[in-house]
Amino acid sequence: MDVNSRYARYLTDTLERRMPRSDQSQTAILGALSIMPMTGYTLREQIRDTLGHFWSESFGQIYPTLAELERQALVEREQADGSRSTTYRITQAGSEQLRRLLAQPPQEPKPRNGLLLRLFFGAQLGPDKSADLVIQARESAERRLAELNAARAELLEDSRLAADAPYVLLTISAGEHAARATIDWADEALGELSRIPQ
Amino acid sequence: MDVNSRYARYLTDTLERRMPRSDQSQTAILGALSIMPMTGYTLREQIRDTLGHFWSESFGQIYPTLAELERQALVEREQADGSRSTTYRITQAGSEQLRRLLAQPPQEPKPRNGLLLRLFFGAQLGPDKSADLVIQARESAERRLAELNAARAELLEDSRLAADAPYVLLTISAGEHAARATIDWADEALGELSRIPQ
DNA sequence: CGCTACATGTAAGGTGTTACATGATTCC
DNA sequence: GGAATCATGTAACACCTTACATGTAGCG
Repeated sequence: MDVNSRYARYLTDTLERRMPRSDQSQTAILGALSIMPMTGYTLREQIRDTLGHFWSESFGQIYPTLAELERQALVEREQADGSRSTTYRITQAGSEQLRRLLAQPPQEPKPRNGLLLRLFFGAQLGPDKSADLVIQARESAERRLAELNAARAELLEDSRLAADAPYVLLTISAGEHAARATIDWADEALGELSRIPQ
Repeated sequence: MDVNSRYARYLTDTLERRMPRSDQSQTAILGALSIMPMTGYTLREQIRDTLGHFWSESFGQIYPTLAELERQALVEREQADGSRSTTYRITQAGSEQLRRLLAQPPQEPKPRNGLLLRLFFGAQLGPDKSADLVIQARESAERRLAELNAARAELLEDSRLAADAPYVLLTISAGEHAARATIDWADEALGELSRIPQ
């Protein structure tokens, strides 16, 4: 093996491996910045508060991803007026990359539904404790329904999101359908469980 | 001291929020072994085929977890009759541990719904491509509905699962409710998207 | 002055998958 | 004898969270 191929291997092994931020974090961050420029801190708050029902990002994802996006010139720093915080803005290339990423088929994580796992083995747990699990899921769905209702009201007041509102409403509606399905299922399930002896 | 009080606040903010160690893989494996003894290979097949709609485990999880469970005497090897494969059986202590694990509140993974992430920023993508995403989700839900139907029929024929059937049916029903909710939502969403100009 | 919110980042660790390596058994 | 399936395991890697460290800004 000659020196050059050794060096090439070194590059791919160490340098390029260092920034393997996932496409989906890039999508979320570029998407948020397509609505308005933000700092990393605000980015996390916005993602938590507006995408929170179906998405999450932590600081440990956001800052390295922002650095990588900046390196690729997909975002840039806004001129700071003596401010110490760094506000990022999406670039033209970033907008194009965002549209490319959005068009890619969604990659869902491997399913891991702790409630259904427990219920599947409910015979080991007994009907009463199984029912407790279902009741908790129902309550959680009720809370989500209320939160989604509040989110809808808030959305319709926020003029910055006017262009996005029709699409955002679709995501809120998806959450509501899912929550109502959980509630209906829970009511049926509780009926079934009450019929299991002991 | 102010430094200390700040640190104390930091500790209470973070430590109280800390979650118990997951080990949901242990739950799935002990649960499967509570139905019948199996090899690691079969374990993975069974989990894929019967819990597949809401759970997944890979070999890279199963074998190390089995070794750990054996170390804790929660499972044991069945006497091999000249066979080279290792069949594991749950022990008494394992059954008790399983019931403890099942009673713990389910820990759901952080939400990461790629479809809704894309739809939220659908204004960047346009109504047509957004509709494509919704159509794919709808088709996927239709397929899931058919699979769940088949799973129900199979369940009712399998006498080994008789004791578990009522609980397993609850998990199948949960999948059906969720799938139908997706289909209903998709139809509504497609109507909305068709009304967005450009 | 002290509290809360704003802000940036990294190190360590947890959790899981994928790709590989290896071989036995079964069936045609 | 070759293919498919059964079987076991590990190393590398991908991804993400949590804990930690360290401030500044604004406000009552």
